[in-house]
Amino acid sequence: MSKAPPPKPTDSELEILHVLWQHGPATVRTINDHLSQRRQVEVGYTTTLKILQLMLEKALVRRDDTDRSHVYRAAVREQETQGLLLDKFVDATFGGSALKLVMQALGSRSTSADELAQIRRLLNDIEIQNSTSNSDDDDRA
Amino acid sequence: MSKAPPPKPTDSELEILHVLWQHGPATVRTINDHLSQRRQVEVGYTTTLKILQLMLEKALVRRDDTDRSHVYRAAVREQETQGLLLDKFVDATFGGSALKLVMQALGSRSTSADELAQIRRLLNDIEIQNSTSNSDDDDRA
DNA sequence: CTCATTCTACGAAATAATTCGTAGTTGCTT
DNA sequence: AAGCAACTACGAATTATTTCGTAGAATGAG
Repeated sequence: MSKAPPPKPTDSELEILHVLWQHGPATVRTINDHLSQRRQVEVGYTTTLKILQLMLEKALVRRDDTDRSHVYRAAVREQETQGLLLDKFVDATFGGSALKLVMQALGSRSTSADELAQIRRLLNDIEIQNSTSNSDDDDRA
Repeated sequence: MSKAPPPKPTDSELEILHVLWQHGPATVRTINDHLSQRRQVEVGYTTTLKILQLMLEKALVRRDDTDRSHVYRAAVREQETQGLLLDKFVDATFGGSALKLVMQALGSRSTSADELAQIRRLLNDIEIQNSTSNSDDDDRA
C-alpha cells in the first residue's frame, strides 16, 4: 500500500505538464521560457522552479539530477491525466452526465465539418465495439 | 459600463448553484440540507450561509430579504455558466480543442447506445444548421 | 584564483477558498 | 415577560496555490 495515485494537478502544474508532454524532458530554464512565451506576463524563474519541486513531491514529475541543471519529465500520461480531470469536471459541472457535456461542447460552439466527421467516425467505432463485445446487443446503424 | 460579467463560480459555489437550479429559490436552511445530503460529511450551516453571502457580492445569486429567513435564487443561468466553465476547462486541459475533449469523453467512458443515438441526432442537427445558414458550404455526408 | 553567472533550496508573502465559532437579533412558546 | 430556537453578520483559522526574494553552491571565463 505504498502507491498513492498521483493527485489532480493544479492549473499551473497542468500548464507545465503541457510543456513536458509536448517537448519532452526539459530543464527549468527551458520550461520557464516556454511558459513565459505563452503568457502575457513573464513568469519568474524561481516560480517555475518551485512549482516543479512541488510537482516532484506529488510525483507528477520525475527529475534527473545528474547534471547541475536538473532535467524534469512528466510522470503522468497526458490521456490519463486529462481523463482524470475530465471525470472531476463532469461531476462538478454536469452532475456526472458526459452526455450533457458533449451536447454543450458541440452545441454552443462552432464545430467544423471536419471535426464533426471525426466524431461520427468515433461514434461508429464505439458502436461496433459495443455490438461485438456484447453479442445480442444488435441495434442497426 | 457598470456591469462586470459574473465571475467563474468555485466548486462550492457551483454545488449551491446546482441546488438552486434544480429546486428553485430556497433559504439557507433548505440549501444546507440538500448539500449535507449529497455529501458524506455534513456542512455547517454558517458555512453555507457564508458562501451564499459571498456569492451575493459576486452577483452569482440574488436574495429576497423580506422575511427573516432570506430567500436566495440563482442569478446566472445553468447553460451559460456551464458554457463558461467548459470554455476555461477546454483551454486549460485540452489546449482549446473541443474535439479532443469530446473524443476523450466518449472514448474512455462507457456511453450507452441511447446516449450515442442522442449525440448522433445532435450531429445531424448541427450539420443541417451549418448547410442552411451557409448557402454555398456544401459538404456531402 | 577571482569574479560573474547560473543554478537549487527554501522561507515567506499574497491571495483565494473553505470552514466554523460567536455575537447579537428576531420571533415564538409558555 | 422570560427563555429558547433559528437566523444573519462577521471575524478568524486553515489550507492550497502562486509568487518571488535571498542565500549559498557549482561552473566557467579571464
